[in-house]
Amino acid sequence: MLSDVMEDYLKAIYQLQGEHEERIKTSAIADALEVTSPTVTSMLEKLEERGLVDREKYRGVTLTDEGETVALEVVRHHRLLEAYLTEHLDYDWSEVHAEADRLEHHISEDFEARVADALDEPEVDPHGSPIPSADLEPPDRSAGKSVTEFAEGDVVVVEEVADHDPEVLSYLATHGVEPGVELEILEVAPFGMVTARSSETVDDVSLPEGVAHHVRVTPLPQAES
Amino acid sequence: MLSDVMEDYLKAIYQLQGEHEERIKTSAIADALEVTSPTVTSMLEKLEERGLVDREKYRGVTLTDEGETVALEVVRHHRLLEAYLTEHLDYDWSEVHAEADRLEHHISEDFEARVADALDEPEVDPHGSPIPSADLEPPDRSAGKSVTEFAEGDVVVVEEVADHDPEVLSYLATHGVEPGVELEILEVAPFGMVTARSSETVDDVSLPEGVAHHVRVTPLPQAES
DNA sequence: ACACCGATTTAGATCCATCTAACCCTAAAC
DNA sequence: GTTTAGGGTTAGATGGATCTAAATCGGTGT
Repeated sequence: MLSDVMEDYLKAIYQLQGEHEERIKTSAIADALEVTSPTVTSMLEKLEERGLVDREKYRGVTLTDEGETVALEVVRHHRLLEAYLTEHLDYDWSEVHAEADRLEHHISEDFEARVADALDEPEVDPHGSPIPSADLEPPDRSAGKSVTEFAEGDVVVVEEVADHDPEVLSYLATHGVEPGVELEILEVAPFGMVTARSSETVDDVSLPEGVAHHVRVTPLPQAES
Repeated sequence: MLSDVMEDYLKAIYQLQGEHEERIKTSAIADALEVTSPTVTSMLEKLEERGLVDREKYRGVTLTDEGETVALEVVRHHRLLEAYLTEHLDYDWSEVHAEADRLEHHISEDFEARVADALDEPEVDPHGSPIPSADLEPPDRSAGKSVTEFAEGDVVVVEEVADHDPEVLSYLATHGVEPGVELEILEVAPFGMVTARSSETVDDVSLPEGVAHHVRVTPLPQAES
């Protein structure tokens, strides 16, 4: 059996691998989990012993297939919970992350199955992030690009808002930046700030780079007249 | 902040106080939580330091008001979860206990409130046990008596089935012993076994003392013709 | 090539919850 | 009243997750 903490490390590594590919450094994990690097080093040793990560001293880790499966299970729990909380308990998308983070390690397989059933096997959570399927096959994580990669005049559809800060999410929601909406890019500043107009609201929104980076979009399938 | 484990100790003490009154002995807690007595002793010392229990060395503990409040909060979480799981996620009453035990320490106050709201502030859980109210005032725990205290010919209504074993609960359900049903007492054997006929089923049920003790009932309000 | 800086690992300590073994208290039996 | 059996507590160890301080690695720049 794995501890909650081990699951958190595996989840963190999985998510970092999704962002930057390849080997994940000790310090990146330490930042993500808010612990010190020696703590991470000793945890990585334990995970390595259990065959959940491949480690090269001083050069970072990658998940083994087994480690990835565990991470996917945790992510599935997390995102199913997020979906359930918004659908059935009237949570706002800005609030679900913290609650799901607390519960994800403590639900049974049975609970997972019942929640998935109640939601009719959803494919994405309220932030547009894909929910790993019950068989825990690694999902495609290449859907969408950061909105920062587009240019003035492009029209895009928001696929995913991969931020967890409730304040940021509330802000985005009130300015019409949510999965499914269309965004017309008005400006991409050299320092990464994106200004856009949402199909949902009248006002324009400006997203500082840190935020914009988490807004993943796809080009509008059909050009508009 | 209290650890999950501390909450478990307080809940266990609360429940033991409900059964046998007064001081709770180290060994009773050790049995309930499946740990050794030295472990309990050292935990009780910590709880005493925090003002959650009153301890008299070699003679057991009682909850302080503060400790009782914590216990009631945990019990409220537990029973609300049990009610929610049966009402909204199609769980059977025999299955909810284990799941609620895992989740009870990890839900937020917000989650608790939303669940209570979705259920319209229920007063009892699926086993008929009272759910402490949101203000955490100690509820009356004298409702009902053990079915073992009645005699042949008595007709009673099941108020609560305070057992947690899924096997026992399934057995009871298939034999018509659930909160709300009427039971006609057919025999109370000298060694405590109770035989009764449920208003729900044709067969008679026999309950060995250990089980019967957990079936709490009240005399039928109106005598039948 | 070499030195240096930043990141990583090693070393050693702490706190929590748990255990076993050994000792000791309380209450019941005589 | 003494004795004794059974349960409670003390002592000391373990394993998990964390920390700080100190040593060490590795890539960068000259």
